[in-house]
Amino acid sequence: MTAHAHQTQPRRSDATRAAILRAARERFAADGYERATIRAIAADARIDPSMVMRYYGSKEGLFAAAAEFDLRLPDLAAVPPRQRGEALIRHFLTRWEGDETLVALLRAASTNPGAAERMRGIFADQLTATVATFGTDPTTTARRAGLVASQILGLAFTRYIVRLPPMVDVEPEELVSWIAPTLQRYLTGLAEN
Amino acid sequence: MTAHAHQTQPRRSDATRAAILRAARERFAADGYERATIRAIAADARIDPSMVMRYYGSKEGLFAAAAEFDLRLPDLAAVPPRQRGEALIRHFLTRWEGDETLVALLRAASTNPGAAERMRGIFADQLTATVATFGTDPTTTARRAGLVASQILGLAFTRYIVRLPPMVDVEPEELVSWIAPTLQRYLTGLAEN
DNA sequence: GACCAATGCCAACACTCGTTGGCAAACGCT
DNA sequence: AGCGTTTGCCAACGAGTGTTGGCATTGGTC
Repeated sequence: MTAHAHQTQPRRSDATRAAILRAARERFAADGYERATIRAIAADARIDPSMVMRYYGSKEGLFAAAAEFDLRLPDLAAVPPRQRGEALIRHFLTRWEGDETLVALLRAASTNPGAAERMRGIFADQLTATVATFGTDPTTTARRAGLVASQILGLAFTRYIVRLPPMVDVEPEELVSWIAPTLQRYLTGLAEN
Repeated sequence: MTAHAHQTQPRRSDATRAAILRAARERFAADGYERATIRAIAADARIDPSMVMRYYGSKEGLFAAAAEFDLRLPDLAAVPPRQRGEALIRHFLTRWEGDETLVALLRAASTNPGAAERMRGIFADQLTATVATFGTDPTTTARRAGLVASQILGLAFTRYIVRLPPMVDVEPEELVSWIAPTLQRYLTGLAEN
């Protein structure tokens, strides 16, 4: 095996690829997996639908590329233990408002098995790994991560997907003050109650 | 206007209608709104797709009929104030496990505007009405109901839709012990924190 | 300037979808 | 028994889908 550079050289079509990806994220976030058509995405990106196929292989391939996502969880072990809940909800709120990829993934996860699988990966692996660094009883780590995910995803679902009026109108700072204690208890509270 | 009986007399096709509705709920719950095809629903009910149209008018009409749902919230004002969170989560868990209508509604709400609207109605109206009977500051009622909805729907989303392993495996009783305090605080906790 | 790969568009295929209209059989009523 | 209504199925339409192959054009390389 020869030594070869892993960084692919820039292609002339990179701008097109990026435009497709941007349009795809928008459409998937707004309409979900099945209602977001390749034709509509291509129209948004001002190119031909066949280009999407050439560059991403299939609709599933396009979604896989568009739903690439990293939670970028901060190193919570470095945060004072009693402030970890607040740090978590703050991080998620900013992450969510600034990147529609998560909304796309969340919408699609309801109906698309691949999207659900990816969602499981993100929230089980990344979140569990973080919780595991806290030194609580290892047998409860997965459960704690799951509970945190349930509140985080429930917040996102009601605020960005279903758009429940009280959850849409409430100020982020007030959300933090309500939800931080919940996450804090899920992270560090006693297991039996 | 003559006096007429409002109770429609039983029709010969009632069995067929019920079979369609049952199959529809199953399909909508398993596949979501757009992947659940009328043809598949009709096949499950062992009738012709055109019958679905005759009895329910359209796919949207069928979904509206299949997603008819009442939370049947108990009279929480009669429950001791400190046990209302536990009573709530218990009620929702049993309601959810026993009726796939809610799962159908939840799945469809991600991509279908009508389903989202109905979800808003159910969780805003019914839940808010219940919270309003508790005598807390009326200006916080909607927010409290929204927060409760966020945790309840987050639980359902992770357990029944995305199927996060830790949330699927955990025993209902342990879910109650973890989530009851959360709902309790959302219902009766101080507003500013 | 000649070659060749990369980029883009057009037209079409094969399929599935919701939906419709017509026709046959079964039923209920007098 | 005879009639009208109800129930059910069949065949088809029109629209929209993901996907494919071919062809013109552009760009870089020797």
